[in-house]
Amino acid sequence: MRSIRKKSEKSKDKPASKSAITEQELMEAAISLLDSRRSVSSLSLREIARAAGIAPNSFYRHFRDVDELAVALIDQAGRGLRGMIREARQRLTEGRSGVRSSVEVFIEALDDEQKYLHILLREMSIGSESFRQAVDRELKYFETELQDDMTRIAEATGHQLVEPHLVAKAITRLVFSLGATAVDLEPEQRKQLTDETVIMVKMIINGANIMKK
Amino acid sequence: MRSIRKKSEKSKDKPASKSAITEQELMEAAISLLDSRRSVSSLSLREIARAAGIAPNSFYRHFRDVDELAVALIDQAGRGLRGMIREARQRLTEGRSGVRSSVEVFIEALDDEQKYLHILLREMSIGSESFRQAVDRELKYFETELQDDMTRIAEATGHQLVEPHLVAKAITRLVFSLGATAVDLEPEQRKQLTDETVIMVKMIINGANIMKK
DNA sequence: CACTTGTCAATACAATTGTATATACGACCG
DNA sequence: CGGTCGTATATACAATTGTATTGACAAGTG
Repeated sequence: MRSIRKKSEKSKDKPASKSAITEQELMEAAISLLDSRRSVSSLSLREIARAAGIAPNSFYRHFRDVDELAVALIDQAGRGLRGMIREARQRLTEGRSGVRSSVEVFIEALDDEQKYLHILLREMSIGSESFRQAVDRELKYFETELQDDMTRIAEATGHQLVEPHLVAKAITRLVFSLGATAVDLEPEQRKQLTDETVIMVKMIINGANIMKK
Repeated sequence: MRSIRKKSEKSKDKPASKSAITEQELMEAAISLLDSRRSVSSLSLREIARAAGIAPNSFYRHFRDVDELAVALIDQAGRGLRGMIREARQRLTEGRSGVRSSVEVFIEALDDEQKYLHILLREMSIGSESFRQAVDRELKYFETELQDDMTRIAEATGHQLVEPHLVAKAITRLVFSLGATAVDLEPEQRKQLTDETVIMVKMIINGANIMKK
């Protein structure tokens, strides 16, 4: 009982019988149903099962309900998006501002086929308690990574960061909020919003630095 | 045809027949169904009609569909919330920081019975195109009022504001985002988040001021 | 007065939902 | 081999949904 989502109970990780749909495939089926107006929580169990090509009831073999699937999706999206940004930061071109590059990567993630950012943005303020907890958890991860990054840079350049966790929090919130707005903008307006965002982020950083005393 | 939501077509504003449910009453019925987990867009037409005590079909006499009701609600919520904040700003106690007072009023609006802030926060990233447009419109109003306010203060104190519209935008986004998080926090954590928010807002303001050159 | 118009209710229907129950098939263990 | 277990399907049901149709009643207009 309740062996759901444990990957496999005691056999050697290859117990699959019959055609064996994976949780990952179910999640991808759900993603395929998302467009800019639909959120994961608005999907019905039957819709997802249909998209995955399984009988409605088979869904229960993998997730207790759609909410559980959604939380798994949020986790995956958060992980994926952080990966994208981490990767982008590593190949920072010397000339460019780190702030600008990061913001651009973030906004460009809106067009990514895997819809990581979409998922996070759409579920931010919706649905069951566990939803927002899941999203908040992801935001925390973002904040932490951003803080670490900034601390590292500050050490390298000899600066001293003030209240780094608040700086990270403010930037994270700001960028996510503006990302949500950028979703349904024309490319040209998106570019402008990106420019504005860069300035706003710099305001935060600069402001923090003069508040040290 | 399509005379929906025009209050009354040509009669002298008192044409009501039978018991005559108003749009406002319908909207209030919808609000009464909202709790911290349900958003307007998740309500069904029948639910709302039931809460309002009318037959399902009578709904159509007032709104084309639930979405239209939701947009009307968003507008009302935006107007109401701005009113609350405007009013609070006018009775600013001398001793206190304007930033702190404003943030506190905002957070306290979470507990207001009329649920203005709840409505805006929940519908921010949900639903039909027209939804997000409606919310974005309200955010714009907030930004504008905030900018005017800051400009006024700046003139009074002889300061010079840099990129005031970006400052207002950043603050608005930040505060709304953190408000959404504060919704389901304990009072004590809420207080801490309020303190943090005040600092972050000051970061933005201070940062803007040193970027003038 | 008759007539139109705005507002509502009643009934009805097809669609879709989540899930209960029962059953079939393959893999694995003894 | 036979039994159990994990996975899938099929059928079924009650609930709920949005809305089409029809008609009742009141107010306002001629």
